[in-house]
Amino acid sequence: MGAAFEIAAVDGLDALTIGRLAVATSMSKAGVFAHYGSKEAIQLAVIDHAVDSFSRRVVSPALEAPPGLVRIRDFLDRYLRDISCSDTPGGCFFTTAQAAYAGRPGPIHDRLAEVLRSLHDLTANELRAAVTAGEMPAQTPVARLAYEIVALAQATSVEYQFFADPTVLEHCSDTLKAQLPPESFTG
Amino acid sequence: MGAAFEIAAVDGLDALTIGRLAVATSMSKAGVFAHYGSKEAIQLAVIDHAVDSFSRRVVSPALEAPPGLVRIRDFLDRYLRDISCSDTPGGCFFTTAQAAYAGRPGPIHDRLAEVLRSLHDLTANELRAAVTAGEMPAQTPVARLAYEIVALAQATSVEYQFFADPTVLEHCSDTLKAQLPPESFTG
DNA sequence: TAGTCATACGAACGATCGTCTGTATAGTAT
DNA sequence: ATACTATACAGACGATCGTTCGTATGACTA
Repeated sequence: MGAAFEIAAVDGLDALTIGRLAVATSMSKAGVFAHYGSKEAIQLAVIDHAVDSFSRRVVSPALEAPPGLVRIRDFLDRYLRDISCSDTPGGCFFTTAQAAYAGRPGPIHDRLAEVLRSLHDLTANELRAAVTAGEMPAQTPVARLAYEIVALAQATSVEYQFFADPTVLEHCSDTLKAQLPPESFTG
Repeated sequence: MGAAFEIAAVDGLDALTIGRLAVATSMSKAGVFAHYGSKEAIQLAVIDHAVDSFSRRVVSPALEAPPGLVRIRDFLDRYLRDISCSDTPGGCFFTTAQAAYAGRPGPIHDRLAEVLRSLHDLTANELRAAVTAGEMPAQTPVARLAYEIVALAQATSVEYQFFADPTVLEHCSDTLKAQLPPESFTG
């Protein structure tokens, strides 16, 4: 499964071929196919694997921080560290997949939509908690700010993978500092 | 050529197959192939077509506005209108292609890098003009702000195509208003 | 020991991929 | 009228695609 994820992360979900996966796992095509029943099932399984991995590496650790600004800061720190980590090839898996399946309806699009929606919700909820806790002004446009933060983080993943330039990580981090109350954001 | 661009814009540069293109143009595979000599040449030609089209629809009109804030405002207005236009299927072509070729070196990556770099430069140069003209504070972090604006615009293209939700266009527009001096940005 | 079941295999299927060869047609220049 | 060039064609090539079929192996159960 890890092999399938690596192929999909680097070359895209479409490049995840049963033949390639068979070679990568030293199995026969028929053997790989029998495990899942269809190519689409493999792709969906890869998405689930990506969700588990992302939860374990980024979300769950951040949920140990107290709600509100501290948690969202911790979450973004981990996200930026994760997409630039050498053993996370291809950057943010969901961002790449989202772009690839933006105009293609179907089960894969639907599953990705769930994941990405929950990512937005997570961010918005934490911002809301920050507002209720008085960490941010009451008139904070939570939905818009959550959108802005997620958009910037996702774009940074693509930009960093494409240009291999760590400057974009600093730009992203600096911008987040400017958008969130700076005194509580460590970058 | 327009047919090739439409296929690539909706389903991605990889889905642009000589066979599909032959069917779309009612030509033979060999006839299509003879025009370009290789599949990669077709893909590169599609990128050039996209550059021309984008220049004609977005960049050139914006360049008629006076330099600085007015021009960058006009440019972003046109960009957002363009990616949400019904006869621009697939959203921003370069953003989709960038995500697809983020981890794949080669001529296509190089060509895309040129285009995207010039997009960043265009934005940064206009911000610099705004600063020199006194429209923005002298200590404006031009490079970072340019990065933020382009990242937000690109992410909005993907997000809008994926969720088909016009709310993201408003979020993007509102955020841009907040980032650029509001009194001179009409959204 | 015999039977059942999941697992993985080799081999092949029709389809499509990018590419190449050879040919027919149409237009232009001599 | 003849020669040349550009264009498009049909057809085939080896490779790979997703999928299916039949089979062999091993572990567990009766």
